[in-house]
Amino acid sequence: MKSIEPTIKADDVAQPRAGEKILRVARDLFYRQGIRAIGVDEIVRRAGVTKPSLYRSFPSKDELAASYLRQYDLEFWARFDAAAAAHPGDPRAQIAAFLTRIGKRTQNPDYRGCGMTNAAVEYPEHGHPARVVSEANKQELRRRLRTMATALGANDADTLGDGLLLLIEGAYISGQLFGAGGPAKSVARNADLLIEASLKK
Amino acid sequence: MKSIEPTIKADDVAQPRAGEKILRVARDLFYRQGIRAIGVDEIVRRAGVTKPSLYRSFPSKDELAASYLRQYDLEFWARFDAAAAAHPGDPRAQIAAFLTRIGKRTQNPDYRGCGMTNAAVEYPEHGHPARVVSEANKQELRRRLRTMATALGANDADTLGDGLLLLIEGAYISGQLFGAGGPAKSVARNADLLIEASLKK
DNA sequence: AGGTATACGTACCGATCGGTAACATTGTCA
DNA sequence: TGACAATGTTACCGATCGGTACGTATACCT
Repeated sequence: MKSIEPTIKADDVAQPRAGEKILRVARDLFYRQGIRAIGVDEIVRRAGVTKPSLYRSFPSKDELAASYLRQYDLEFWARFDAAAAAHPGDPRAQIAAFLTRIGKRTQNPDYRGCGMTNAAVEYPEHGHPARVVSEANKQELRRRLRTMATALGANDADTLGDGLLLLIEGAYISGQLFGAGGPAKSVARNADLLIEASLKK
Repeated sequence: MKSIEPTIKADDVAQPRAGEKILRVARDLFYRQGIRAIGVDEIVRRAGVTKPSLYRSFPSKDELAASYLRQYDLEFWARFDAAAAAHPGDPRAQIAAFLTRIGKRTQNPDYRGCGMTNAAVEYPEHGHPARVVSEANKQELRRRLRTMATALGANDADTLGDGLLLLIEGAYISGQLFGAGGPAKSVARNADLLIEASLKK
């Protein structure tokens, strides 16, 4: 029998599908300028497609924003897992690696913080598609940080995990508020101090 | 000669001026739902005035947002100074008082974070009237925290001051992200751990 | 009483918002 | 060749956006 092949052939290097182009542009604009600040007209214009194409690929702008965040979520955990994989079995080094990288990224002049965090600020109403993705991401981050704090042998693992989360969120925000030279560059150092204090007997 | 009296007599308890009503309503709506999410029509409707009244009192919506933040700034420093005044000469207790109060406020179910921080997220472009107010507030907060860290006798006062700022910003954000029971409730405890670690010889 | 300044309301502006209907065009595969 | 799926084209929708021209009411002072 004949195998059912995908519509796009592997050796086909032709232009990506409209939906992909849209998501790619939307991701860039949403992150840099905010979701509410960008209209669908600008997205389709910069993507070189037309508005009906957007609404064939995404049911609404809100769902497009949610798709952007779902992609952001994947990339976020890829970075997180990469930091962890660099120091297997050493949660303290894993955290240091992850936070050092965050601290470096915040020094980038056009750093705009965490797309998840920003989306939650833009959409405070519960149940909004974008916020749902954002909240799930943060809940999972909290869970993992608490798990790592437990593995560290902290006196109060939940408090330490939450403290690390506060430092991370603070770095996201102050990174975009202060720009280079801001408080976010000390996030890894402060996290290490906090860990140290949490291990005292 | 006759003294020039203000137009409003002191014993006049009549309805507040349109500008005041507008700012009062705008403050509430901007904080709870975000600045971009609220249109000027809704503001004037809820304030019981008309649109021209808004534009007689404020040159633009952006300037109205800046006015909202300037008022927010005053109230913020009032809270900050109150916490400091409660423990004169004891910066550690001052910080603990301020952060304990933040931690409590974040547990309020309709907590929406820091209006300054939220505005900066909504308006990433430099020079925007709202962002200008927000950035000035944060710069001053950073300065004061570093000063307090110095007074504490920290090994590295700038790092500790910045660490406290990260925890505070993290509390603002996670307070609105997680709601009650979130990481923000541990902000005072984590700050104290961080201070402890920064005083070690 | 009349002048004058202040405060406010009615009605409107062009632009943009998110979203859609109807139809033409393209490329791919059977 | 002929069917199909994907995309483009054009034009449009009602609602809302931030902002304004212009007339009216009120209150105080002379």
